[in-house]
Amino acid sequence: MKSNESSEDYLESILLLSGKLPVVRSVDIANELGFKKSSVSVAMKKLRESGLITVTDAGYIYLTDEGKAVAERVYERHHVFTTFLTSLGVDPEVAENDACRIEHVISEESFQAFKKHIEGRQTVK
Amino acid sequence: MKSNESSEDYLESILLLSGKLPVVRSVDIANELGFKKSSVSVAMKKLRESGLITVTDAGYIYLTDEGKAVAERVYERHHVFTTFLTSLGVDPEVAENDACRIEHVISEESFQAFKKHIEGRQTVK
DNA sequence: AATCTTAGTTTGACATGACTAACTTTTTGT
DNA sequence: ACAAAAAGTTAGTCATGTCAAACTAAGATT
Repeated sequence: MKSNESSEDYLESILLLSGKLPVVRSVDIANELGFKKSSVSVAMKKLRESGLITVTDAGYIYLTDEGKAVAERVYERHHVFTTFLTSLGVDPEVAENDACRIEHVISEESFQAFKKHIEGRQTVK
Repeated sequence: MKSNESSEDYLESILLLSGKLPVVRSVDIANELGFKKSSVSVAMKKLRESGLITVTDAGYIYLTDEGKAVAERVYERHHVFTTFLTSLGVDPEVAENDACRIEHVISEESFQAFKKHIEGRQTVK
């Protein structure tokens, strides 16, 4: 279940893309994240070795149950922070970016407290 | 005015320590941040070369105006996030830690929006 | 005087995570 | 069928930021 910051980004990206595309390949991830193919290739090798993804002979990438759990955990954070920041009037692109950085560094405890705070708030404005 | 994540931590630490100690030395920073003397030594060299600190012959470290500006900017973020998280019931130590990570990655725009949100909230609970 | 402690430095190593360049393999268009 | 484009890999480089080890230089202790 252990994974690094960059791994988390890759897993999240795979989760996202699997909702948008019929299959996910390395090159799709590279386009999505703005990295070079080679960087993605190396990262996928590590994720494979860590048992967080599987890759078919055709190069199609799938999350394992474990990988999916990590991806969903990160994605929830991402979503919560993006929503919150934009609700405060932050530019969506900036909010996206900040959420993507915060999602990796906040503790479970703070995140849960934060989520509860937002839920209690209902609508802003 | 440009500075890296670790530089920001060092500068913030210097600001903090100058409020607590008569003078700030490398070893004080090492103790505060839990790093080795060698790491601090290397970091101070960079900060000196970047014009963010000055170091006397006796080894006393002072922020330049530019360094102070960075330190105060970071410290404000730190304070705001720590206060906010603890107000949500997060354990102070955890809040400290999270604040220390978030302070480096959030944009000016989001921070200002966030600050305004908190101010509007007055007291929690 | 000899030793111990404290402070600071340099050097070389390592981990992370991106990059370029060169290469192979596969797919596609004419 | 054959050249071009697209996809993937490997190897080497770079920046950041930590570490341990070995060193110098002052002061304090005995």
